[in-house]
This record gives sequence, structure tokens and C-alpha cells, in this order.
Amino acid sequence: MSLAAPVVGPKTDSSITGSIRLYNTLTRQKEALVTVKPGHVGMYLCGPTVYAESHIGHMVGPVIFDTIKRYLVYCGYEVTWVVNITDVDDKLIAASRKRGISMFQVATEMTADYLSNLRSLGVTQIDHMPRATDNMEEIILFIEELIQRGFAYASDGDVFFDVARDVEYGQLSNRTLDSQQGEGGEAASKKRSSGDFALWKSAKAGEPAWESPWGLGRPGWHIECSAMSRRILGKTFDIHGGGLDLVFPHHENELAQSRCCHGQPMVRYWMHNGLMRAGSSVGKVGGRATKADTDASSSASTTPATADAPAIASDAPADVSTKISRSKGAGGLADQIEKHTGERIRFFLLRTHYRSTIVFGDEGLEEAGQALNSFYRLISRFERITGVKFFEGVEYPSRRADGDMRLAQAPASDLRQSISALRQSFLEKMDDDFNTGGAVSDLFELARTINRHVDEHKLEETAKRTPEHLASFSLGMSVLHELGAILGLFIKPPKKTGDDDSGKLVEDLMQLLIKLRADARVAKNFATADAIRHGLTALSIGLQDLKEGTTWERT
RNA sequence: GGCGCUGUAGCCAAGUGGCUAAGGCAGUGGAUUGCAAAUCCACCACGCGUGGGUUCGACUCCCACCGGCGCCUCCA
Repeated sequence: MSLAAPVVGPKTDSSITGSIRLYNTLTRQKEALVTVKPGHVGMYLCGPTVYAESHIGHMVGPVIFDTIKRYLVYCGYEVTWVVNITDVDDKLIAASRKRGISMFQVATEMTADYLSNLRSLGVTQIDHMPRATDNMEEIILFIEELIQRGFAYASDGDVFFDVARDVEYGQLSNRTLDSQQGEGGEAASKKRSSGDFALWKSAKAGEPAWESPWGLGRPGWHIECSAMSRRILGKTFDIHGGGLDLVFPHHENELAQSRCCHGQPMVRYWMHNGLMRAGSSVGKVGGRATKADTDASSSASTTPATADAPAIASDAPADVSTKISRSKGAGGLADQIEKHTGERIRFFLLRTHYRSTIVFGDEGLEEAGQALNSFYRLISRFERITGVKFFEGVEYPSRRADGDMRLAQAPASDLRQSISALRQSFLEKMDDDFNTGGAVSDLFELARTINRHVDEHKLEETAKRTPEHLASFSLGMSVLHELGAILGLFIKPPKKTGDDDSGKLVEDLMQLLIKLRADARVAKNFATADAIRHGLTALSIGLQDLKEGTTWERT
């Protein structure tokens, strides 16, 4: 008999389940999701400029978009998700000079860093990751079209977007041209107006350059997103996202380029995630020492590209936190992941709403980890009682419609009733602008409901178990799996300790101690039993006496 | 200065014009346990920055004020 819950119904049909609403930065309100192509969602997230290591702030967008895609797919949409890599830019050139390696090398290195961070946080749903340097033809073509349509002009090797020609300019960030205070940068003399921005920049000697109708040069910052999104997603697509700090100028300019080039809107829904701040009480951000700029030993472990960047908040008042950014020295996310694990960080991010500001710090991560552990304890409890492996043996519906049907067909019981209600509540929160923070609360309630079921029916005691109660238990765990998967949680077993030789030895030694203590307990020699427990406690090892034996864990 | 966000218990954090304001962490009491851990139960904001206003009724809408933050320059 398999305790794994059956997956009901055909794998998928094209019907969409649920009514999703999302906050649109452009209109500043929540709107119902109506896609360009029925049943399909095209979404584009602005990825990093790969000139230095990524920091935790770079992960907010990918994690929420990864979750959004999982949810949309769960609801029956076919989703194409694009994240670009900007691998040509002034900062990349500067980094390559500083490090004495090619721009290409810098980009390759930092892209690898970015990808590894994404993987650690369970961001696995990206379909396309186009690089700017692989799309030069498309970019140049785009610029030519803009010139032809009269929205851009060439000027001494550079090409600028003519902001004055676009009467709708400023809609996204809600600002008028008059209020622009841009100085125009060093290219000011070549511009018609200070608000004009570069589509193409002429190359100076020794800079990486591509052939173009305007001479050797490279693309401006915004054009690659317009060109690459059009190539992959079309002239108008559904969702465009990024950090709140990209609203202006990046997205405003992207939007202007694309709309003017095509005479139709670029995007239906603009989504922006809140920015992350670092609590200075943390002392470190992204693994960077607070005094990196004065302490040579601490900067030895950082990369040459950012080693002498100023530290964050090193002289700020103790209760102040500031935005995390690389220009302030953040980086070294890999160290944070090593310390806290990717899933914990992901859970930490999803506990709050994506549009709110998050203060990143050890206290919050610890707390998140504490909370996450309770789910893993439930998973162990399930495996112990049923003998079924949660990660390999519990099947769960990958589509909302299937999940609905499965629950409707399950034998009626109080547990099914409450599980069903919690699942419903969870999905309604997700429908409402992907409210993962609210949805997580239902996950906790679900875990508590399942634990209560196990307690009430004494499922820890072999003799008291009934097939009905075990089946209900499994159904609950399957729903936990189903909902967790939407958030990208509980998908893979956490990495095991004890896979190597020393781990094996520790395990054997622990079993020996547990055996000795068990003998002492049988003999009512509690002094010895307690001596073992307390001795292990001092080594940060906890023992749990269960009905079926004793387990141990590092604390 | 312009545009925008935000202020909910010790901490983190959802949320709604009107049932007892989710959930988590921490804490307290209880069940359970030789002890402990885990789990479960109970308790933990008569109030949602402050002061006004609208309303039959606001934490939720409006105004003012105070505090925190972001963008306006590169930034996820």
C-alpha cells in the first residue's frame, strides 16, 4: 500500500484556474491579469550588470519572479520568463581595467557568481538569459528604427533618444521633463536636451567596441532590454519587473524606446520589488567587513574588483540601516548563503510582501530558520511514522485544478475540511498580488493542523494507527508539498550531514552513546543518562527520546 | 525642492470601512516526558505613529503634523 496521495485527473488542460490581480506601477493600482495571448504570460526581469559579485538585493526580484512563474504555471498558464545579463557597460570596462583582465572575463566570472547564487536560492524557472553582447545586431537595428521614426538622433558618433519628441515620457515614474535635473553627463554638449539618454556610445581608444552605422561603439544602458525583450517576448508583453530603483531612469527609458519604436505599449504590467536594506547592527553586509577600507586583512578575502569599495554604514549611527548596493560595497552573497543556506534566505524573502522594504540581517535570518525548522520537524515526523520518504515518495498535484479535484474527491473528514480551507486561503492570498507573506501564515496553520491530527489520533504509537488516519496524514502532507512547491520550498531534501567518512564516524559514535544511555535508562540509572545528555548538550548536540527510539541533532 | 513608499504587540510581519486585528520569533501557564526536546492547548496589541475630519461605524478613506526610507546620478 502506498501512502503517497494519488494525483488526480489529467496532467493539464488549457483552462486557467484562479483570478490573479497584480499591482501595476504604471497605474499605481492593482489590476486583474489579462494577458496579451490567452493562457500565456511573457515576463521579463531586469538582471544584473555583471561587473561585480551580486549581493542579496539582487536576489529579491529573481526569487519573487521565480515564485510568480511557479504560481502562474500552477494556475494553468504557459509562461516564458526572461532575465537579461548586461555584460557591456562603463563599470565593466572600469573593472576590467582595474583587474587587468578583459571585460569578457569580468562578465563571465560575475555571471557565474550570479547564476550560482540563483541556484542556491532555488531560482530554477528562468527560460532565457540573453546577454547584451550576443544581441548587437538586434540592438543596432532597434536604434536604426528609432532614428528612422524620428525619435533618436546621431551626434558625433553617439546616438541619443530625443526625449522631447515623446509626449508621454515620464508616465511610469510620474515625473515631467521640466523637473528633470540631469546635467547630461560628459556627453552633454552632444545632446539636444539634458534629459536625452544614450542609445549608442562611441568608443574611446582601448575600449571594447562593435561596428555600427555610427562608428565603433557600444550600446547605452537601456537599449539592450528593449531589443532583447522584443526578440524573445514580442513588441508588447505581459509583465516587466525589476527593483524599485530601476523605475527611473532605466524602465522609463526602456518604455519610451519601445513604445516610440513600435507605436504600441511595451508592457501591460510593471512590477517593482522593494529594496533591501542592511541593518547596521549586523556589522557586516554580504560578508564584507565593516572596516574593509582600513583593515587590510579583511579585504584580503574580497575580490579585487570591489576590495577597496567603501564599507556600508561603517560610520553610521547604530540604529540606522541603509540601502544595499554595490556602489556602497555590498557583495559576497555566496558567504551569506554558505552561512544561512539558500532555502532559509528564500524563505526569509518570501515571508514579507515583495513590494516592501526588507532589512537584511542575521537576526531575521535566524528567526526565519527557526520557523522553517518546524516544517522540517513535521516532515521527519511524517517519514518516521509512515515510512514514506517525503521528498521522493509523496506525490502532489502540480496544477491548481488537479489539486481542487483531488481534495474534492478525498474522503470527507474534519481534517480534509480544514486542509481544504487553508489551501483555499493560501491560494487567495497568492491571487492577490502574490502575497507570499500572508500565504506563509496558512502554511504554518497547515503544519499545526497536521500535527494536531497526529497528536489527537496518537499516530506516534504503532498500535493506534489506522489506515484512515494515516491516509489523512498523507493527504495533509501532500497539500503541504503542493503549496510549498509554489513558493519553491520543500522541493529537495536539505543537504545531509554524514555523507563523508567523518560524518559516518560521528553517526556511529552517536549510536554508541545513545545505546549506552538507553541501557542506563532501562536500569533507572538516570544520573548516567543525564550525564550523557548534558555532556552532548555542551557539544551542541540535542537528544530527543521518541517512542521508537532516540534521535539526535546539532543545535 | 519634485515624485513616491512607509510607521500594526518585545521583535518580524499579513490584513480589512463593521464578526473576537493573520502568522512567525521570543515569553508565560498547562498537557505530555524519569529529565529534556518536539508536538498540542491556553495566554500574549480594548488597540494598529500623533491630531483632526468624513461616516451610523475607520486601524482601513481624507487632511495636517511627527518619524523612517527610496528615486530624481550608477544601482535589483
